[in-house]
Amino acid sequence: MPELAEVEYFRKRWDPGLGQRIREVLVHPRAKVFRGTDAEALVRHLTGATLRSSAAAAKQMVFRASGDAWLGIHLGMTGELTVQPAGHVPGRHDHLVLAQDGRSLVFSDHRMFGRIQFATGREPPDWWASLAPAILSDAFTVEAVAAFLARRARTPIKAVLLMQERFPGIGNWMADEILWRAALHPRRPAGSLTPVEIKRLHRECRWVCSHALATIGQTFADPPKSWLFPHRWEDGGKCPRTGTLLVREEIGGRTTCWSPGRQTLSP
DNA sequence: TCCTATGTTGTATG
DNA sequence: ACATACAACATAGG
Repeated sequence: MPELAEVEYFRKRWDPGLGQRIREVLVHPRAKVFRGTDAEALVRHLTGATLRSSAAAAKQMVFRASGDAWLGIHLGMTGELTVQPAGHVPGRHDHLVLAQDGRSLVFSDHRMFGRIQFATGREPPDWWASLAPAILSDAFTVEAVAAFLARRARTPIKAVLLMQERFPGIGNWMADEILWRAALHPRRPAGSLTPVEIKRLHRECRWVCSHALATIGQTFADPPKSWLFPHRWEDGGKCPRTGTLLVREEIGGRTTCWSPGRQTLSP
């Protein structure tokens, strides 16, 4: 499920646990979501610690706890965070449970493309510190986008939008939404976009991020019917702007939806 | 049975 | 070294 806005929504779900002590930590230490992470150290440091704060950037979340602990969570394709009643018994897909007095904070992920990271220290760990500048930050400039597209000149623009090192937090549906709004065919080689088109792309990146955060990021509510979003998966779905039948094809290994009435291969 | 899935990463090739 | 394409990861649900 999770792209920028969904990640922000899931982050907030654990808010009831902030400022509260972690009494017990339950893990499936052999689960793939712990790949590259010392699950034992995580349990040792977080048991008895107080959960202090949380933040989300791109598709990454960080939860900070007393003892300079940094708990990182990436939801992958199917990860989610929930709050369960105290004493929750972990199910097969509940790979991390932070048991507190009044509740259990649960991370579950059946497909296990997600990831749990852990570090201690004053300085933020690399997986948090080295994320690309947010699309809604000042560092996300038209010039930076143009330079990036120039280097990926032969790659379809759809695939380029999924590259986290320049478009942090963008995933499959957001990329399609952005291209639809910018009226750009997803198969256009990144290097073929005109300066005007790059400007449009840049603007729609920001627009989709901010509006997705305002809707999905707050309440998980579906965006309105005026977006591509609610139509993209339905068979016989129609473009909300042109009324033409939407098309779905695989581009860059991902199913891509666009409106042929609006998005054409020539500039 | 077969297909798809809102993600990343390792590997092969140019 | 860099850009590009694609299989692999693991599981559920239609």
